[in-house]
Amino acid sequence: MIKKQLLQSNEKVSLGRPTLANSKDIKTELTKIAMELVQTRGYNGFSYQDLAERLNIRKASIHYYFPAKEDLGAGLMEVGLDRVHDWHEKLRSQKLTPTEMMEAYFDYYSELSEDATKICPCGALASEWQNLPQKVQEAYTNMLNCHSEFMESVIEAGRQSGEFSSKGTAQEQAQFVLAAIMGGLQTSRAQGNPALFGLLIHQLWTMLKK
Amino acid sequence: MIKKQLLQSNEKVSLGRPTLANSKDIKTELTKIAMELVQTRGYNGFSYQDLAERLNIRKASIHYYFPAKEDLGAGLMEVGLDRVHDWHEKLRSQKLTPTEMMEAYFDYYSELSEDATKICPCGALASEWQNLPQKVQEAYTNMLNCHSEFMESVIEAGRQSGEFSSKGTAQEQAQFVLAAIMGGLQTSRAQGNPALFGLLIHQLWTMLKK
DNA sequence: GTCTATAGCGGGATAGAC
DNA sequence: GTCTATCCCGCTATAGAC
Repeated sequence: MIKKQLLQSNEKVSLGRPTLANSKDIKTELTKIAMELVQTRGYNGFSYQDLAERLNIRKASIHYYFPAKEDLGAGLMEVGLDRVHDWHEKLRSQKLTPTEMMEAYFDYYSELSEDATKICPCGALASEWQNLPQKVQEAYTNMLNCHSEFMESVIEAGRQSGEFSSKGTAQEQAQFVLAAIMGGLQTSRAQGNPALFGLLIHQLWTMLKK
Repeated sequence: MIKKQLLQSNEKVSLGRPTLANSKDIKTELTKIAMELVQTRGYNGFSYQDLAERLNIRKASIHYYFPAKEDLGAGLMEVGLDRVHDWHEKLRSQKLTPTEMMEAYFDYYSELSEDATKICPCGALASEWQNLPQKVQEAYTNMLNCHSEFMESVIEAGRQSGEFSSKGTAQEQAQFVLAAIMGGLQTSRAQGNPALFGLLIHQLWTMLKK
């Protein structure tokens, strides 16, 4: 305990106050770090204490922003949903072809896979799903559905443009692509071999492309 | 607390002793229930107390069989590996065709998906992977590798027999099939729709079959 | 808005009687 | 081999000073 206190005071910047006391948005910072922790350790795998240490504040202060941990969890999923939603809007506004949109998806997750410590937010909560507070479950499902719907629309568009193969329904393929990405991030992390995710993406293309 | 104690005494059978005191193998029973709990709640989502209540014994007694929780976790993965290994042996000894072996795999996981509370043991530990004690990680990886190797051999055989398509390498396809199954169980549980897993299997066949 | 202090619980684990 | 009793820890959460 003494050790920790020393460590903290060493880490402080020259001002006597925590680095982030001046930040406009500690809540944003909390969200960011919490998301990282969720992706590396899962929902039950991190505590307010972990967050407090990373931000150099006391854990009681976090309750000011997120009264209960389920508020934080649901908040994370809502931020995730917004981000996914905005991303989809951006891809659409760029008038990308279905192939390019799919590439954007694959690129994003390939990059994630290279950090062999993280998985995607959906996968991160998946195995604990049954334990999650209801608020978190609901927000989680919303985010997952958002991915599903977008993916299905991209695949549908790719079929109409003749870029994608029409084997199986678009819904089937969408379900499939998302499950493979989610599972692939998990298996490649556990096998300590990010390259395995690359193989998986390659195979996904083989399936999708005409 | 008083409530719980009353409940426990009500649940006891007519003998003054716990139901399972006569069982030849409480360790087996513990393993079985723990596996269920892992598949529904994840490794950090259940406690010795949960096990104790299910078996109507005290939690201290569990430490006799599994001194620390990591022994239990690693034990579960080892049992899982043995089971998987025996299953593979059985499939091989039956001289099944690659298609039939793949069917056996898909049938097993389809059945699992119908119980909308459980996922597969691999998926259950995947999101908590970074928090798992080293012993558990190692046993987990062994089990995962066992699946990979078998799946790759089945796919390879199916190519040679002309049953399966040769798009991509066998390793790629194997990685892919397993990731899709793992992820698919998770997404269909979270979306509360076991039928989605059926769609995914259908799509897997579409991809594999010539 | 951040802190100290603390409540209250439940977790894993151990000692020692039986 | 199972129990009671207990320890110690870390967690979420709250109260109240500043």
